[in-house]
Order: sequence, then C-alpha cells, then structure tokens
Amino acid sequence: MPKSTTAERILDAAQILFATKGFAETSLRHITSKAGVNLAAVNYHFGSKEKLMQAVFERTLTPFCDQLEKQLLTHAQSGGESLTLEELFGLMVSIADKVYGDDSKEFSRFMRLMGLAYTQTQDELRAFLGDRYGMVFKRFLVHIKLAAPEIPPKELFWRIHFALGSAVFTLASFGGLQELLRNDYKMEVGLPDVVKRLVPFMAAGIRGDVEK
Amino acid sequence: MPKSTTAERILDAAQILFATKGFAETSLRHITSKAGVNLAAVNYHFGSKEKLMQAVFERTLTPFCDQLEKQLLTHAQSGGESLTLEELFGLMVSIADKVYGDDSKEFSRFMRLMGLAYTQTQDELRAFLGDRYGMVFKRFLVHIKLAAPEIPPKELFWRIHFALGSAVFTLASFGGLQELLRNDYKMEVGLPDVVKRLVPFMAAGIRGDVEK
DNA sequence: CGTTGTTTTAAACGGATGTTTTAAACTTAC
DNA sequence: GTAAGTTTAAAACATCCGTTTAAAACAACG
Repeated sequence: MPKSTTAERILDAAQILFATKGFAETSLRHITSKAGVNLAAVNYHFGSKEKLMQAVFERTLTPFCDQLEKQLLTHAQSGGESLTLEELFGLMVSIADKVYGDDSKEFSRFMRLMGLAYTQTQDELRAFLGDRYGMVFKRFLVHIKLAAPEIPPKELFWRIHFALGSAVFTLASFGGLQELLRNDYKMEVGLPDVVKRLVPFMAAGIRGDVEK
Repeated sequence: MPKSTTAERILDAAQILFATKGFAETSLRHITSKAGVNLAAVNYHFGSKEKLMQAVFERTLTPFCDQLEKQLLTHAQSGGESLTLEELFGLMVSIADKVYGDDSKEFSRFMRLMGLAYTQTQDELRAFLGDRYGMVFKRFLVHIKLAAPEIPPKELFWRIHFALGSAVFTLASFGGLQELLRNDYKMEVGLPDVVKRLVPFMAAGIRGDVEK
C-alpha cells in the first residue's frame, strides 16, 4: 500500500471525523488514534487544532476553487457568451466530480464540511475561509449576475441565498435525509440523484420562474 | 421588572447561547453565569445538559405546533377544500408572528435553533424531537401532499427539503445577511420583506414550476 | 416557634480536552 | 560514523467540562 506521511494521515482522519461529528465534538485524541499517530503530532505538524481545521479545508477546497477559476477564465477568454445558471451550477458539479473522483462518500463529506463551515459558529475558521476564498466566491457571483441580468440586485441577492440555503442545508444533512427516505419510503438514493434535482431547482429559483 | 424563576432564567440564557454558539460549544457555566444562577441549578431543575436542551426546544416549539395543529384541524372540520401551498406556508408565518410576537430577534433565534437541530449531530436531541414532534411534522406533510398531488413521493420529498433548507438557512442567518445587504447594496430590509419573497419561492419550488 | 420540604450555594469529583515538555528515534549529509 | 536536523514518543500540564455532594438558606404550615 502507498506509504503516507503522518501529516497526511492526520488530515485524512480529521476530515472524516470533522465531517461526521463536527468540530467541537471531535477531539485531537480521536483524530490521532484513528490516524494511528501520536497525540503530539497534531501540534507539531499543524500548530493547533484550529490550524488543523484550516488545513483540512485548504486541502479539499483549493483544488476545487482552482479548477473552477481556471475554467471560468478560459471560457471568458474564448469569447463565448455568458453561461446560463444551469451551466454554472453544472460546472461546479462536474468539477466536484472530477476533483473528488467517483468516491461519492468523499464528495458527501466535502459537502458536509461546507455545511458545517456555514452553520457552526467557528469565528476563526469563518474568517480564514473569507480571507482565503472570498474572492473566488465574489467572482462566481458576477457570473450569476450575468446569467440573470433582468433581476434587480436586491431581489437577486435574496434568491441567491434561498438557493444557496437549499443546497447547503440539503447536502449538509444528506446522510440523515437519506436514512429518513430509506425508513419512510423504502427508497435508496445517491448523491448524484439529489444533485440532479437540486441544480434545476436552484437555477429556476434564481431566474424567477417563481414569479407569483 | 418582572420576576422570573431560576428555571426560566436558565432557559432564556440557554436558548440565546445555544442559538448563537451551538450545543457542544456552550457550557453550563456559560449558561448559569449569564443567567445569574448557581451552576448546580441546571442539574437540579433539569437533570442534565441534554434534558436542558430538550426543555429549550419544548418551550419554543410546543406553542407553535399546538397552534398549527389546531388551525389545520379546524380548517379540515369546516369542510373547506384543501389548502394551497401558499396558504399552508402563510399559515405557518402568521402563527410564528402570533406566537413569537413582533420580536424578530426571537424569531430569528428560533430559526437558528431549528437549523442547528437539523445540522448538528446531537443524536439524543434528534431522537427526542422525532418522538415529540414527528407526528405534527408528518401531519403537515400530508397537507403538502394534498396541495401538490401530482408530484411523485420521492420527488416531493426532496423538493420539500430544498424548500425547508432555503427557509431555515435564510432565516437562521437573517441577521448576517441583513448586514451584508446593508454594506454591499446600501439597502435596508425587514423580516416580513424576506418572508414575502420566501413563501412564493418555496411554494413554486415544491409545486414544480422548476421543471427543467 | 419549630418542623418539613424545597431551593440555592459553595466546593469538590472524576474525566476529558488542547497544549507543552523532554527525551528518544530516525534521517540526512559530511 | 558521527554530528545536525527532523520527526516521533510518552508523560505531564493546566484548564475546562458535566455532574454530585453536603451544608446552608428559604418557604410553607401546623
């Protein structure tokens, strides 16, 4: 099997435990014992638990954002017309697919981490994510505005957050919902299945097919 | 000022702290010092931290659910036709208005608690809420199904949770979004304003105007 | 008043947490 | 092969946690 460094094993274990139990509920001893390394290794390699959390996000978020920016840029330079909402969200999905492989567990974990980042009030982490990835997010918002130019800014602002909310909420609690569906409806469903329903929901919601 | 019992002061403090910091991140010492009572009072009056969490939800959730059930029942008995989605969500809004008064801070806190209950992996709390309020929720789902009979169950399941997500997410972080809107767009907006946009968004999303 | 039952208080308990320390083990290069 | 630098190891540190104890304060009532 491929040898992995201590730092990598810590990141792997931490990512899984953070995603399934939350930040405060996951102790360094949990992480290090799952990773099979010494307790002190966390503070040696990362400095603190807080920095470890940031490193976990850094590792999973950076490849995704880099790819997203690159593709948006090359599309803009190729002089094509602006992307539709479905294309924009579809782009995110396909990049997530590419970056996180066919391992839907990994993708699900990533989504749960994103949900936790929004939901849990980890002030330092929030600041870190804002500093590190705020620009990417704003650039993406510009594309959304281009894709829905007829919506007044204030209205668009809220619709984006309605849509964002449905995505984060659903994907963050995906495991629980999956179980609920299994118990109440005797149905199995995978993440791609839900994403396929979610993308048009978000796109139409923002575009304003929802006009009363 | 109106005298309040020790148990009430604990509930008040706990509700605020839980909503702003999360369950695991809020200690009993935080709660009791904010409430101005002795540490042991929590275990004396509620038995444990877990039971306190349940009591907080009980206090804020029960009046709302009771009212909702009563109104749905009287409507059914009056022999009227089934309610539309807009009427159903509008009913929830009006009940929330009545129960939580005009205090939009309180309403926002309540929503944040609901979001945490969904997101945070508090197994015992989840079980408690399921036992205590599962039936109310299911009865409400029946009304939604009646209002959107043409949607297959599985599809409806997910659309409901998309809509639920947009509501919980948006209203739970309403304070932050309000500030963001003020800074970036120089606009002021109140809670009723957002709810007015949210209800048709949810209704249309569930009904399936979102068909691709 | 004195007794009884309830509530509050201060202190301690046992355990878990993040972090630090100090020494040992391992790598790397001269 | 030894010296220097890097990584791991075990143990201890200080602090915080939820909970319990036992005594004090209070309330109600005969």
